[in-house]
Amino acid sequence: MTLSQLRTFALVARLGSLRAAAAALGISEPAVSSAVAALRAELRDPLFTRSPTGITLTPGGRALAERAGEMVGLAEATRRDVAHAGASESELRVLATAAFAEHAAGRVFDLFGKARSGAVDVIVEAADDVATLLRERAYDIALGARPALAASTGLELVPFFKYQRIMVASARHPLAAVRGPVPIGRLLSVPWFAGPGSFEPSTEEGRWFGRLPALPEIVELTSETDALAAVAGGEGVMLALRHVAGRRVAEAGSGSEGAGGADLVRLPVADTPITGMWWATMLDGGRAPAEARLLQRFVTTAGATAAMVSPTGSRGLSRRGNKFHVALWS
Amino acid sequence: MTLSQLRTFALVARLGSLRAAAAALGISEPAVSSAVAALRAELRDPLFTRSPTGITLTPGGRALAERAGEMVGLAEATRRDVAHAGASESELRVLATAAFAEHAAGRVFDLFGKARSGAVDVIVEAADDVATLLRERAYDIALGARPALAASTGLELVPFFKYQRIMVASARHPLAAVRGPVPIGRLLSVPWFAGPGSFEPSTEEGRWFGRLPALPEIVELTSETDALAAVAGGEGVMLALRHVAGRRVAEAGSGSEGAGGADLVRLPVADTPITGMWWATMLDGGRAPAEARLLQRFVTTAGATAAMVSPTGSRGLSRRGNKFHVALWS
DNA sequence: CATCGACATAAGCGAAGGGTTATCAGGCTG
DNA sequence: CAGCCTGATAACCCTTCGCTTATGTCGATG
Repeated sequence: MTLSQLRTFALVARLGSLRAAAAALGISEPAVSSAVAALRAELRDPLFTRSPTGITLTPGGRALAERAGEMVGLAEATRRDVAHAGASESELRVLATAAFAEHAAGRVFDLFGKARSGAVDVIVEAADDVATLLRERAYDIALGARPALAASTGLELVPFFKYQRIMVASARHPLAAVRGPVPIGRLLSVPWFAGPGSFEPSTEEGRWFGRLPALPEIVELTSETDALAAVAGGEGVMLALRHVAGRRVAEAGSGSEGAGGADLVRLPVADTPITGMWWATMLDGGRAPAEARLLQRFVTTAGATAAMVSPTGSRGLSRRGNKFHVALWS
Repeated sequence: MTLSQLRTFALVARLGSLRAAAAALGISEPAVSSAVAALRAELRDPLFTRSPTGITLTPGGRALAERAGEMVGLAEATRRDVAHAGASESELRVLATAAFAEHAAGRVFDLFGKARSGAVDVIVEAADDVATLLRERAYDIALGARPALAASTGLELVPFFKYQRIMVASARHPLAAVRGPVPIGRLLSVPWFAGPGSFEPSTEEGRWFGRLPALPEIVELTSETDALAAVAGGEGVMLALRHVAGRRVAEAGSGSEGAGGADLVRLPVADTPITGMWWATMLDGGRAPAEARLLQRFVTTAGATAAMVSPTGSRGLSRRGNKFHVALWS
């Protein structure tokens, strides 16, 4: 039982195919097959059987697949631990949902870096299957939407920020003139602007979206800021964060359109505002690194909350492709 | 970084010596040295340095030592998981302090086996350094004295039984005739009988013992039952479990000696009865096997408590050397 | 029936892993 | 200073790992 064999098997189990695993690893298919054969012989378990639809794991194979990823992750965490032991700075790998990364990450991590004595490197990435990534220690902590309850055994979840989303449109948009609640039918007939990953079913707005009677046309831009700008140009509607859009928004149908320089209006839509929560999630029971625990405590402080709602821009957050890299200093 | 290398390094770190580790593994010393050298090269860390008194770990070495045992244990737990996956019975490795093993284990596990649908194999052993053994998954659950608080991160502790210890002597013993509290000086001048490991500092009675002004002569027999028999023979005193000795005990100095067939008396000693607690300890956060969690819940039930105080003898508990092997069926 | 897609097996090869014995290098200790 | 204990190195061996290419087997599909 080698770490390399376990890594290979974990990939096979995840992809459900030897060929696919071989392709992903950039090696030939017999290499994968022989790694699996070695595990089979050592554990005296076929691990999986060929079936019409790919492969199906035996009970033993399922047990091994669960553990394999964990062991490989532990090995890599150990490498990092040894490398950083004794050094004052450490690296913290943070997983964040898109909205948190865009609107809060910069200021929060800037403040976190100032509060810490040692330097902290924070890498923010977007990804799915948060629970698995945490369990396999690919990341130390996740900030944003709550992972599915079923997947959260072994994880510690702490809520740290309550947000609301409201439907907004340009003050000049036809829908802004509607008196009273906006009919869902009319709302669904105009394009909806959004940032990346806005309607993930793990979020409250995602579940709200799933309950709609029909799907509108979604225009997904690269950020919610861009989406809000497009909406301000009169091109459609958007489900915006209330504390972000708030300063530019007047209530529609209240006779105060255009007052105070507001260029956006809130559309009164049924079941809005949508209230959601951001959670800090990490391994439980002393398995999370100390820095992750510090960050988890930090985001629940009043100072961090104030930073998240503050209107001033991000600092120290540079965006590269689909990743945000935050270099913090103290 | 191989599991074998990690196993070797963990042993070196624990024993503080390459030679000792080599002897323990039954291999030559250069074999150990080269395993360590491989880790050194791969992790780019000296891991330890030679010092006048054996070796001293570097920060990186300390980090590795912590993880190494965990990884090896996880690997072996995985082997067991795969072997038992799909089978209805599973094996549960239980660590127990001597007093629990002698007075409660048999009946508790007997009852636990009956309550379970599948068969359960339980192996009870005595050992020290409970926290490490649990963390490295050498055992699934520990029943008895509470591990030191400092060592309990990552562990889940649940109290399940409150016991008391009282000082007893034969009704014919000279100390039984003393009126009022027994002077500590006189108590210390007679032999104290005890079972194995009776004064472990992790137990409440151990701490009480540590606070005594001087040490009495301790006669450690192979079981508390034997010790109690010796005391009944008039040979000395003993700190006995109240619910075990209770039926044979009259209160000394109360004028009721010999009443009701009691052949033992309780000596009124300062700070007695000593009240202690048995704890069920296991890995926290979903890392403990399901069977361990079931047992942890089971021991806190009223039925389990009733079995522990019941006067009827053990069942299904066969003692072999220093180990108890309990084969349970349903 | 022929073919194709996907896993298994065989043969072979270089590189580590894991072990040995023999020898060297330092720091205590008598 | 001589010995001694302990770890590091060297030289060597054999096994296993991890990879390749070539070929076999089996079921689904046209």
